[in-house]
Amino acid sequence: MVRTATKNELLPGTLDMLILHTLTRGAMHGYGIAQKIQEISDEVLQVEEGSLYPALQRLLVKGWVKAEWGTSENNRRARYYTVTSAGKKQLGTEAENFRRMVHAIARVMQTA
Amino acid sequence: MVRTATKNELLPGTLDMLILHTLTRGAMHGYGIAQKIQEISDEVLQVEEGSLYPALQRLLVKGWVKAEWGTSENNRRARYYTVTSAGKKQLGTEAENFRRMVHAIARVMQTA
DNA sequence: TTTCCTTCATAGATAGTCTATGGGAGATTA
DNA sequence: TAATCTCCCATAGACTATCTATGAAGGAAA
Repeated sequence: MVRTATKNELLPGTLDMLILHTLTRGAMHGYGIAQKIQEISDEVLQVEEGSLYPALQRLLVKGWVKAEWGTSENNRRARYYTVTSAGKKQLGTEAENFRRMVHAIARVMQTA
Repeated sequence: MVRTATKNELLPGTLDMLILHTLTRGAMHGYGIAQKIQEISDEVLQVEEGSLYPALQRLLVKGWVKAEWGTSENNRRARYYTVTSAGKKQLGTEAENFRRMVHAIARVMQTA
């Protein structure tokens, strides 16, 4: 298949952090997480399902979130995710590292 | 080969921008670019050679930089890179997009 | 004359995102 | 009541960018 230009809807490497942070508001299902991120970011960040579900799998495997099946507000079957305490710790580390990076990049970009 | 944890030395997707910006200071060789970025970022950003040279190849192919051989301050053969005007335009676009993204991520991360 | 540093470069592995696709099931509308 | 819509899950395959590892060549330094 031929691909044209890739229009990034996310900064690569930040999705796990965004998901973990979003889940600190409380348990949510995958679809809801994506919507929330999109909404709060004023539609700038778009979380595609093909990025979201693999990410949630990673987080499950690493023990940073846990999941259980339930029913959504719309009466549909949905899988609710929660951050574990290991996940909160991880979130702290990632957020801190992200700040460091952005700060460093800003230093490089603002020098004449 | 078994890999342990990957400690990111860069935010993925930002390397081209960093290189282009660094080159706006004037022509530099690859090794020098890496050193400069590392220095200005207070050693936070580390540009590995296996990331740097593929990146420079990309930029050459896209016409955002051009290169010519010369001799370094240390009397060694070196390839000097310069940003083209297309490269400057690209830099503007990428920098703007990066700001947008970081701003959006910040909004998500600071909400309680 | 051996070792170190500079400067180039490539190959292969890996991670993360995107496109594309599929399906089930409740809600809505015709 | 049939068709369609929307919600919600999920996977496969392609692609990009980075990292690890490695090599080579030549000048400098010990």
